Amino acid sequence: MTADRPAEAPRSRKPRVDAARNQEAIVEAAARVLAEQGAAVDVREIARLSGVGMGTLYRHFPTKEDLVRTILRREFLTWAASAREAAERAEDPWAALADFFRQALSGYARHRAISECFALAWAEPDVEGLGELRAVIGGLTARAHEAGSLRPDASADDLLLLLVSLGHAARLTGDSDPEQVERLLRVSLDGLRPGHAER
Amino acid sequence: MTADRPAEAPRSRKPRVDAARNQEAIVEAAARVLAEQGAAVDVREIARLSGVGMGTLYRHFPTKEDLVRTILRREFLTWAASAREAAERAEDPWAALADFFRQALSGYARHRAISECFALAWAEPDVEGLGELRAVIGGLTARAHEAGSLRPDASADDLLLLLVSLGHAARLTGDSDPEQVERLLRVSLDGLRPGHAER
Amino acid sequence: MTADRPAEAPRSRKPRVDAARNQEAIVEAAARVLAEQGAAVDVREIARLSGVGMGTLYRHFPTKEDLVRTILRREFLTWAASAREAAERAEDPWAALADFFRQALSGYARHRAISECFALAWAEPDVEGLGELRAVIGGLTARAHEAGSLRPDASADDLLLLLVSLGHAARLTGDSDPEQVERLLRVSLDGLRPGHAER
Amino acid sequence: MTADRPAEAPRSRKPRVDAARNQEAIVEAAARVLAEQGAAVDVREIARLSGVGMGTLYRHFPTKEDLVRTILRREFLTWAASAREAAERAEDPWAALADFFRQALSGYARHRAISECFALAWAEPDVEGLGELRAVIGGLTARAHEAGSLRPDASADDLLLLLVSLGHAARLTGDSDPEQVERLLRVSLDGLRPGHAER
DNA sequence: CATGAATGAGTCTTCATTCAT
DNA sequence: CATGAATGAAGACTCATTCAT
Repeated sequence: MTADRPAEAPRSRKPRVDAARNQEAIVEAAARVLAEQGAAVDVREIARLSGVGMGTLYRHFPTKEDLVRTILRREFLTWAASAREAAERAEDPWAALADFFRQALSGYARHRAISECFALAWAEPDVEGLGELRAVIGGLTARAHEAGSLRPDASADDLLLLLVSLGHAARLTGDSDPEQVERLLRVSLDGLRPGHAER
Repeated sequence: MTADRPAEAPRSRKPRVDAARNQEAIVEAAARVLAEQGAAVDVREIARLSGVGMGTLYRHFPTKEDLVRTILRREFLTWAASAREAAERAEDPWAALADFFRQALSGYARHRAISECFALAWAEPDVEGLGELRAVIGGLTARAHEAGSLRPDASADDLLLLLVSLGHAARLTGDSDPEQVERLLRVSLDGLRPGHAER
Repeated sequence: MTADRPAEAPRSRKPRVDAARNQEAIVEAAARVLAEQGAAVDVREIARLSGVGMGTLYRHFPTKEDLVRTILRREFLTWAASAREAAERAEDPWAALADFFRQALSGYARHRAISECFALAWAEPDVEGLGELRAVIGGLTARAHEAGSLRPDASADDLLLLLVSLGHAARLTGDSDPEQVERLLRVSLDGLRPGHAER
Repeated sequence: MTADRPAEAPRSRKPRVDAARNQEAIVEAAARVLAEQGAAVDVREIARLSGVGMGTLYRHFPTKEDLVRTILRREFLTWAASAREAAERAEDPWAALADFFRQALSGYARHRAISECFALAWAEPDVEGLGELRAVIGGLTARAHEAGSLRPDASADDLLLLLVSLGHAARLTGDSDPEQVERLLRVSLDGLRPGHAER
């Protein structure tokens, strides 16, 4: 239908090895669409953008929900991993925390889906992937507490909620004013330092 | 909004009253439903709860979107007003700001619709009602800046975004842990104090 | 869409009183279609034949299954009633039984749906309507046994199964050879007389 | 199920054997599935149970209908043959007829497909296989008539219809009450004896 | 002017059949 | 010649909006 015979390398068309390629195309398209439009999109739109028929889509993901969950998990994991890596590059516990937030928020801004994922995750906290994020934040929090650079009354769960909270702001503002979210983050980070009245 | 037949004699008064009663019923029901279920509700549900027929509902609001916008605006205004009043009860500029946030967040938690309203409002900043909130926050910010109790690099827009941000957290956690949002708010407020590195 | 302004009498168009008319139209159309094509028909077909939109159909019957069950029950009851009446017109117990069968079979022939109904009913014996039929057959059987005109080893359940059995034949042959089913019925009725070896 | 590469020489024999093996597997699986679930099954199910791919299945049977018809014919023939054999074991014409029925019904009960086959066959009487059954029944009927053990007004076609009729009952009751169908059969056989009023 | 039944395009999902490897 | 992934036309059901009474 769109030719592209096995010429150079990647783009051939349908079968066998390319089932994988199709799946990837679906995932890619779905990720993009979900990021932009949220989970309410028409499945057809995803099929169209993937360049596959409905049947193919449903072969790979037996349900719209399956598709959405898969994408969300993937996006979530990628995002969480990149934030974790940012944290790992820093020596100082406090810098690690800050870099983690900065990286996470920059990813958050681009994903309507991640946001929705959290909205679900909060109601249903066993969503895959959330666990790891918690672990990462838990580690960062513990290190920062040990180093005395984080106010004692701030728990890992608080930081997770703060992340979601600022993430929402990041997504709302989008690319219009990246500085603004950065300012908000600085305020929060300053507020997380020890030495404030702890009531 | 519709008729307005202030004529001389026969059928002028009662219809008006009835129409007003109906409109009120619709608005009330819609507000409740939108708060609980968001803008995705079936219009029928609103009609049912209002006790009016679809036709009546559509006479008052020619479109679902009209209805939703109207409700959101109303809810928004009520909410903003209550936050403003909370602010006005305080003498101290900083206390006014804190009370404003506290009140606003407590309202936010209960309104799925307000959240969605902001999501729209951000893309389309001329939504009625947002202006007044901006004015209130602007006033609070100015006073606090004058009093020297707010860090100089925090603008009114920043505080608005912070509000939305924390509001999201408030709605996510719902009634499950009110303390957590309060902690987050304290962190932010501490971070908003002057004396932090301002880069 | 099909005109027919409120001229002579019945056919007006949609609302209020005519909700009933629509429901009737749906039921009528569905009965016809189910009789001819069985429960596998496209709902759209029924809507089309009824002259109503999908929404109307689904307003009256929230599910295809609801529609089918309703029709089946209605058809079943009508059919069973006409058979019962046929039985009641006869004085002699045996003649009553025979007339009952004759009438029932003639109805059976025209209803693919009744057949499917029985197929379901056998798996799920609490289907509404079956009960009454059982009662009728039970009564006929008892009277015939008392009168000594029915072989003692034939139970009411046996007669019910025989009815379904011959009914299937009646439907298969359709209008092509009504005599053949009549012959089969005579054979069975003869076989039901007392005086055969009862093992 | 695949492999089986017994020879050395060219590649002429093996493909044939493989193809035959595949066809057999398909037929076997299809027969089982059709018996259990009727003709509404998903073709994939059959392919899966056969252990062959869709392509292979469609190579052997270019259409689902082809497959179904083939299976039905095969099942039909097997079933008819076993009934015929049962008939042949009996000396007495009447006993032959009775045994034929008994055997046929026991097979019928297990085959949802046979029933559907008859439903088709009746509309389209040239279905292959039906002919032979007719012949068998014709023979049995003729012998029984000659022996004077069958009522004169019962034709071979009548017995065929009776068979289908009781078969339906047999399938409906399934294994739940084998005695009931046996009672029904006895009634019919008694009714088929000569000496009843023949109108 | 209120009512709520009617409309029908749009949504998710299935399945017989084809076709690239 | 086998494989099983791809296709896409239906099918059941929903819901914002209109309209006859």
